[in-house]
Amino acid sequence: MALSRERVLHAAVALADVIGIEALSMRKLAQELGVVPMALYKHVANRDELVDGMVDTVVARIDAPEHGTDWKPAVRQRVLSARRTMLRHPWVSRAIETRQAPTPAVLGYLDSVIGMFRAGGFSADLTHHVMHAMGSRVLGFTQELFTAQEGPADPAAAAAAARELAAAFPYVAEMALAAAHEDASIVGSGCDDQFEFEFALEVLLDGFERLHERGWTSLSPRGSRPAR
Amino acid sequence: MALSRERVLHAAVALADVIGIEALSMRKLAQELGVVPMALYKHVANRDELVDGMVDTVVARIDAPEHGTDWKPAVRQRVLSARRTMLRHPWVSRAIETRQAPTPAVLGYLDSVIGMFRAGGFSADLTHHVMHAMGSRVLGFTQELFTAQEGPADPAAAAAAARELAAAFPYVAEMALAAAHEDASIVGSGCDDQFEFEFALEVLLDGFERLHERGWTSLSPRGSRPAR
DNA sequence: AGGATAGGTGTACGGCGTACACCAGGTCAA
DNA sequence: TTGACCTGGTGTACGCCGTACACCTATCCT
Repeated sequence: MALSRERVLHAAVALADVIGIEALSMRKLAQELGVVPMALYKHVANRDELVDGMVDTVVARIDAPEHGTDWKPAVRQRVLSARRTMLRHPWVSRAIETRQAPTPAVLGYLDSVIGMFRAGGFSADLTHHVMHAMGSRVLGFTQELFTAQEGPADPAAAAAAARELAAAFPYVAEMALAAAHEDASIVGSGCDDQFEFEFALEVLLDGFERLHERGWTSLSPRGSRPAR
Repeated sequence: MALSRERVLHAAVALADVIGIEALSMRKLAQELGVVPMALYKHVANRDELVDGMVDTVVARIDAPEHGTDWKPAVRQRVLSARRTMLRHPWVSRAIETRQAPTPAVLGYLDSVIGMFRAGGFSADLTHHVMHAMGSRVLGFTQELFTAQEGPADPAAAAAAARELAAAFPYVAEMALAAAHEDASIVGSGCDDQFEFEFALEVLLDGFERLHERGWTSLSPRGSRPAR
C-alpha cells in the first residue's frame, strides 16, 4: 500500500502508544512502515511537524460537544471526554506541553469550550481568565507530579523505604498513608487519578460559577485577585 | 579550579538558563567547564541524573516558609515564592514535568506545603485531594497552553492573520481581543501571566476553604464529587 | 513523444549519550 | 621508601539520532 500523510500519522500514533513519544524516531517509524527513513519526509516536513500531526490526529477523535445543555454539564462532559481520549494515548499530554504553537485541532477544541462559557453568559473577560485557570485540565490532563512509583517488590525493603520516607518527609508519608487507607488496598498506588481529576475540575467549575454569579470582573488596577 | 558536583550543577543551571534544557548537552556543558565530556561522568551518573541535580539546585533556592501565619496566606506566600524562582529558570518546569520520580528537594518542598494545610486543620484526606488539585501550580508554574505567539511584524500581514483566526476560531479570537483591550496595548501578548496565575490560585484556595469549612470528606462510594 | 512531477532510495554529515581502556598524581600501609 | 590503591581527567569509539542532497523511476499531461 502506498504511503500517505494519513498512513504515516496513524502509524506514528500507534507506534507512540507502544513505545512512547521520546522513543519514537523517524527511523523506527520508517521501519514500521517498511520504507526507508527519508521516504517519510515526502509526507511530513520534519519530526516536529510529524508530532503536530499526531496531536491533531488524536485531538480530532475527542467526542463532539453536546448542544443545548447548561454550560457546567457541557464543559464537564467535554473535558471528561477529552480526558478519555488522552488516557488512551498517554504520550499526547507531553507532546502538547512540548509544542510552542497550538495545532489547529487543539485551537478548534479550545474554541468550542470557550463557546460554552460564552453561551452560559460568561463575559469574554471572565472566560479568558477561566480558560487560563483551567490550564491543561481543559484538555483532560494534569501533569502528574506524583507518578506512581513502583516500590521494591521485597516487602521488608518496602517497609524500610516507607520508614525512611516517613522520617524525612512526615507529611508526605502521612498523605500517602491516608490515600492508601481510603482505598481498601494496603499497598497499591492509593491514588484514584480519575477521582482527583474530577475533584479539581469541580472545585474550579464551582469557583467559576460563584464568580459569574457575582458578576466578577477584572478591575483596574491590575493585580486585584478574585473575590477578596 | 577542580571540578566538583557542585561546580558541574551550577554551570549546568547557568547554561540552561541561556540555551534551554533541551539544547544543553553533556558536550556543551563540558566545553563550558573547559573539560572533556567524559570528565562529567565522574560527578554525575548520566544526563538524567544531571537534570535531577539541576532541579534540586533550583528548588533549594525557594524562599523558606513563613511560620505562624494562617494556612491560606502561608500557602499563597510559599507558592508565589516558588513561582518567582521558577520564572528565573524557565526550563525547570519542563524538567520537573519530564522526571518520573520527584527529587528529594521537591519532596521536601511538597512536604512543607502539605504541612501548612495540616496545620490549618485540613484532614489528611482533604489535603491529599487538595494537593492533587493544585498540581504543578503548587510548584509555581502551569504549563502554558497559549505561549505568546509572535505575530508577523508587518501590520497588514498581522491583520490578515487575525481575520483568518477570527473566521476559523471566533471565540478564541474574541477572547484574545478581550485580553488585548484589558491591557492598554493594542497588540502585545495581552496576557498578564502573573495575574492569571494568581487568579487560578485564588479560585483554588477559596474552593479549598469552602470544602474545609463544610467538613468535606471523600465519601464512599468512590466517584462522589465535591460539593454537589 | 517528451518533459514535468511525485514519491521512494542511498549516501553522508554532524550531533548526541556514554562504555571502556588508559593514565597522572596523591594517599597510605608495610 | 616503596608499592598498591584510589580519585579524577583523557581519548577513542560505537550506535543512535535528524535530515540535506543527489538520484532514480513511474505516472501523467500536453
